[in-house]
Amino acid sequence: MRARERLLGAIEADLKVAGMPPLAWYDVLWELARSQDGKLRPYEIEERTLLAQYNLSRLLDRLEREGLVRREVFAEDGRGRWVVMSDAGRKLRERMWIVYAKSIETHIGSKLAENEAKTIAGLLDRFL
Amino acid sequence: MRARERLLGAIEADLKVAGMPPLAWYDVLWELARSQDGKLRPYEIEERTLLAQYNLSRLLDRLEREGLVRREVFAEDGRGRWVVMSDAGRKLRERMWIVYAKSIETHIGSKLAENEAKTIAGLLDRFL
DNA sequence: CGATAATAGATGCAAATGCATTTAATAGCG
DNA sequence: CGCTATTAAATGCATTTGCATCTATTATCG
Repeated sequence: MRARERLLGAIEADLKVAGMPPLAWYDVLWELARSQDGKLRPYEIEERTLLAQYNLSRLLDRLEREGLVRREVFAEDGRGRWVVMSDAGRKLRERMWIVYAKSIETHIGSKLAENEAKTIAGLLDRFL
Repeated sequence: MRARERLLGAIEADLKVAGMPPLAWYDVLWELARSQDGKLRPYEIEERTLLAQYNLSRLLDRLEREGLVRREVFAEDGRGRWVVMSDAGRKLRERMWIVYAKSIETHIGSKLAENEAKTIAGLLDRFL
């Protein structure tokens, strides 16, 4: 818990210094970027990011307001929506990644050997 | 990050079901309980819990409002305060611990062997 | 088919958080 | 000593979160 606190704090701070939005934005943009067509249903993003439904709904409001995604109708089910990534969204994710990757390397990569990282990942995987 | 998300969510949920306040309350009460005289300066709690200064200040407002702690003058430095644990605070921490301990065992203890837990702790310690 | 239940997502309101700044007091230095 | 810088803690205001509920739509089952 403490390690996560420290790491997340350090990484968010790096993003902020670089004038970037919070990590949660990245998480959503990343899930969209690596999805088939750059679009997902809100509940899919929810599952993948572990964001609460109401928090995601409002996060999407913010992303939409910034022109990073847009919500489109999902024809097969009138209750659903598509969340579609825009070009601006793709661009921002790439710019964020440059900062984020460096931050990961600084705060994590440089402190763990490959096999140690694998050990942690293997053990923590039991909780997922 | 995900493991922490899941675990914390599960533990907070257990506390809530048992009618207990959030884990942050426990953290503060625990630091007080294990301190010398059941009292600490706000900045000491801040260091130990990693809570932000302004968040702690307001958390203490809530704890004080519930009669779990009280703020007293710190004679040696007029800027400082003592945060003193009350009997109700001690009692609550104990009751929380019953739920919390069970929750830890259920969600963590039962999934890791002693040596595995030590391995994780040893590796994550690099980030502190 | 029609009524009831379930699901996807949005939203009003209260509480918590983040940020910048304030207040009050002590420390440090010429 | 007096002035400026620093520190401890609190606070006003904007943003975000949590909770409960709502709306709209689809699924289920007699």
